[in-house]
Amino acid sequence: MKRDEILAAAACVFAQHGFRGSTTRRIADAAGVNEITLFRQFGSKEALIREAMQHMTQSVGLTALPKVPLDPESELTAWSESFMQHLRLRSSIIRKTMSEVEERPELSESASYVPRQASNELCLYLTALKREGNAGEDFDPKTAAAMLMGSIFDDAMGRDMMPDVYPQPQDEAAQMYSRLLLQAIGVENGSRKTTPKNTRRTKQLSP
Amino acid sequence: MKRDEILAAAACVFAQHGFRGSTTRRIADAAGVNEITLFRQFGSKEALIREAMQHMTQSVGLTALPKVPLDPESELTAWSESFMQHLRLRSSIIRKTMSEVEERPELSESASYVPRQASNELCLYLTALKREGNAGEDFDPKTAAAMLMGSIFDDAMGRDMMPDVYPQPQDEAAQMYSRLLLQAIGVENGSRKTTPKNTRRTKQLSP
DNA sequence: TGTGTAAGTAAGTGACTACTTGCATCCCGG
DNA sequence: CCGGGATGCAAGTAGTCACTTACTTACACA
Repeated sequence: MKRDEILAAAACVFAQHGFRGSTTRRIADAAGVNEITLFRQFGSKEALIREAMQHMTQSVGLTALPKVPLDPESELTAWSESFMQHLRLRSSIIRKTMSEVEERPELSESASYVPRQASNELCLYLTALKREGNAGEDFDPKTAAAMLMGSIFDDAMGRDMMPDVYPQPQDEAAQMYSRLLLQAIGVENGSRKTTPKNTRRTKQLSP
Repeated sequence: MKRDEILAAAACVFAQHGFRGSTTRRIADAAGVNEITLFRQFGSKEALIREAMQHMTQSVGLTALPKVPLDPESELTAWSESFMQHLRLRSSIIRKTMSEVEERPELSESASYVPRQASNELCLYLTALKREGNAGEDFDPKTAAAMLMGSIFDDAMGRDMMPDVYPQPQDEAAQMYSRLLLQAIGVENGSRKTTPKNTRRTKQLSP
């Protein structure tokens, strides 16, 4: 059975041309399969594409972040780099999916699965950082997580089109974002569970 | 002449359905105009959509950032809010454009015009902040700018689909991102051109 | 009053779309 | 050797697509 080859081909064509541009002819050609086979196996183009998307997201494994932070800078940098690489490798299909979700809400679930998981993981880590006294106490983990993920996401989506507005060199960007975020939440460098001796922090809320 | 109404309708239809979904019939209906008129005025569907995109970006006016920073937090927050509102109002068309650029590179110029300008503006402001001694001296303005813009962009694009992974409430998000960024680059609160007495900063680069 | 320009109507072109039907072929387990 | 499920081939359906041709109407301005 050529199901998996067809699903892979469908995902590939979708990444290049979006839903409307993914003609059954194109998918069949890409899979090296007769067009009829698509309909016999999946019933309709819509069902095929939906299944291809689900099949995609299932096989994704994200780098884990430790439950208890030891070396925030290197841990966070490693995570950011792997997350960014994941996004860059799939930037085409992500762009297409984001643009199609409005017209085809059934894609929404598979589309939001990975970022949701990543956001959760990162939030937990930042919360642990706060709890263990490595970070300041006056920041919101969710906001900080959204900020780092947003930076990485934007870089992964936009650098191709406007390379000059993003930090150089590209392969240090994830590290730079991670460092800046740690600065923002008041994490000292190389701190490995030192007693909570935060540097003097400027108050975050005006009195 | 109904040129402008046609261009507006084309942009609207494009925002909803993308290039392939923007049939000449749909655009004509949306503009309250005969289909033939499109071809007589613009020659082809492609030319029409291209012109509609250019026409859109021309009329955009972004909030300016002061040449010399007086109240970083409120200035940056105001700018972030206006930038975010701009993106949110156009999120559909931005998503569609980002996904079409790969197949139709001619859209790239009008697509990148606004973010380029915003990035420039923000970079200049952050550099001024650094020069005037309001901020730390060991951060890269371009990275910091990319980070704030990325956070805002991601929020504007993704909150509809996953409201729970972004900071609440929505209308304070821009402020929260701005504050976090100022923290990251070592700006004191309410500082209005104090003499450069930076708080003790953790070193950003390992020796 | 005449002329030019923008717009509309009607009809149709060929190409492409998703999807179907009918029939032949292959290969694999019993 | 036989039967059945997966696959391929040929042909075709009804619909939509961008775009064209030929002719008509409305209106502004000289």
